Amino acid sequence: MARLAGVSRATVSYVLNNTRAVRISEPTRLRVREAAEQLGYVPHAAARSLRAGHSRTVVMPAPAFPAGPLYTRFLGELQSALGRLDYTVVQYGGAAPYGDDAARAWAELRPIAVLVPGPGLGPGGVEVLKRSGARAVVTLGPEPVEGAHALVLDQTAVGHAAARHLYERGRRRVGVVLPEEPGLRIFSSPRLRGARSALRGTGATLTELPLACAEDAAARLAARWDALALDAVFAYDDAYAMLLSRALQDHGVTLPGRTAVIGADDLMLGPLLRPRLSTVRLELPAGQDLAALVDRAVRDPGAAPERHTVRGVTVVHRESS
Amino acid sequence: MARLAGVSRATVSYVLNNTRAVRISEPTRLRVREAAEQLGYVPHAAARSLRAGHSRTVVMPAPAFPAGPLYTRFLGELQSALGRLDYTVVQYGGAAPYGDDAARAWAELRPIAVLVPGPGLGPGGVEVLKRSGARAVVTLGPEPVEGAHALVLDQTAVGHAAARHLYERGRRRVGVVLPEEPGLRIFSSPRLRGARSALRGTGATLTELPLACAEDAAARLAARWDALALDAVFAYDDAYAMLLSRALQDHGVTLPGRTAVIGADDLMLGPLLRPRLSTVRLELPAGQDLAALVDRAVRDPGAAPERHTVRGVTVVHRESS
DNA sequence: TTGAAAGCGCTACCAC
DNA sequence: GTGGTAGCGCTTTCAA
Repeated sequence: MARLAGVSRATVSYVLNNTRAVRISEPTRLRVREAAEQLGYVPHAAARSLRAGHSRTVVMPAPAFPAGPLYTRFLGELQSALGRLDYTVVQYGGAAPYGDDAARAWAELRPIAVLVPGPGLGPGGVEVLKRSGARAVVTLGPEPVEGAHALVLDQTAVGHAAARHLYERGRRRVGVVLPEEPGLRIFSSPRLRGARSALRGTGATLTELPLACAEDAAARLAARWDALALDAVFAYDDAYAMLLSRALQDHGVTLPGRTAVIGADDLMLGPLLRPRLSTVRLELPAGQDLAALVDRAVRDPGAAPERHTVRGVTVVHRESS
Repeated sequence: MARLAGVSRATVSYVLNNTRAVRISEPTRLRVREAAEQLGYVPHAAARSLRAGHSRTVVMPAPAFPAGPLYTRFLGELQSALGRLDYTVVQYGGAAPYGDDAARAWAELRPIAVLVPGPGLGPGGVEVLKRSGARAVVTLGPEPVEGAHALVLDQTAVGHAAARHLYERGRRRVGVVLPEEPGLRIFSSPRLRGARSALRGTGATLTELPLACAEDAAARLAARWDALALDAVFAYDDAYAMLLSRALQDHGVTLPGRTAVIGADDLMLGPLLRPRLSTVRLELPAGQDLAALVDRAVRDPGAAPERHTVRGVTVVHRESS
């Protein structure tokens, strides 16, 4: 490459990086650019970051479960915002199981920042990452982690708003769906806690309703509906709400007449159901905001971990409640 | 690290990589392991691949749009299969726009293989990647790309099966929904072509129905339904099918009595609709199979590009058709 | 059985 | 303005 342009490797580096401290003549620049084009030259990221002592790579684990469209959009925004701040965002996929092993795997890439949604990172993992040179570790989920910045998505607020809404609509016997999928526990149990706290001291009752994400499970639950005598149900999220609504309607339960239903996360399908599904939406921050947090943390790695709690919720009242 | 264990850096490398060509005494191994543990030592992937001249990183672009659960599961399978084959899978997210610029950005990571779903990679991009040392470039989508291996998902087969199914059920005036989202064109236009070819020469008519993914757009389309006088509609996919079904039912059109509806991609919501939604599912290969293709291509980079076409489809006949 | 040293591709410092 | 060169962390060959 340097040979083809008839200059030294250093000059090539100067030209391609537009190094301003050094002034290169226009003809030389041109020759270098042409040679690069012709050879299809692409710089070697590994060599560059080895030399620089750091990369501008932000690592996130690739989501393991199909995420909702809301979250997907948030992720997309976040990535392009980080891109605009000149970070390279990389989702680490593959066999790496969650836990401190995963942290070690991420650390091998020497990322400048690590962004972990959900659980799956303990204080040990944070320590490993920081020692490997990560200047910012940000968790994103229901629980903060020792030593890391956190965007805490307060799922109790979702449960609280849902239960409160049902109570205000005059309902007194409230069921709360608990998905049996173990991966959802981290979300469902704070939602349950929130619902419980909203009803505490009101005289209304709360009934836990474990439910697998399958039609027959929903049908079995619906079959017990008379015995349960619930006049309202918070269905964990809109998908479960749809599942359960369907089963209840097939079972002859009128919605919202006999039982009010409310979901969460404002999925696209809510307004398409009949009755249109009421839902609770947690106000995710804009991707830009989280990107800005990351950038701030990178610039000032010494600062105390920021902890932002998102507990703003919107109840979208449609017809089912 | 080497200092703490009182050995040379070479010895450390031997121990941590279990290099079999060299025999290290047990006490030394132990000392090294302990020091590594204590320091939280994590190898430096960039340095390693710089030295080795190649990495075992497989790069894919991060999906820009919310993907269906079917595809998400496929992706997850693929990633863990590649992980088991000892590749590191990395989804490249961020500002990198599609096109040859994206290929250059990926090439900076010097991946051993690149996997690109959808369009967004031209022959030029393939060339860049190969020159940068990628031993396998695999595209995954409706169209193969010059010079790259391809898993061709033949979307025409989906449209063909849907239209044929409707025809066999006695329908003669078939509408085909075309999403207005530009990102879906690569899927919708071959689906349309397939439907057209299934009806060619049968005397049945085909009507194109452009539709935005919004309730009011669907309502407007439903309002024209009498004039259109269609007795069947292939709704592009299950989500659009749900949207349109809802609008038609609100408009008093009985399903499937007056109009049969069929979707595609067998989304989870299909069986929850009333009538239960018929759908067409493209038989994606198992993630393992694609992982195996990648591995084969990496081991034998000289081989001619493989081109596998997936055109196996299943019509899931429920109640809406 | 262990250590010394070269060199992967790149950038930054210094000499010309 | 441009070129020489050291050195980032690692693996591997060769010598001790």
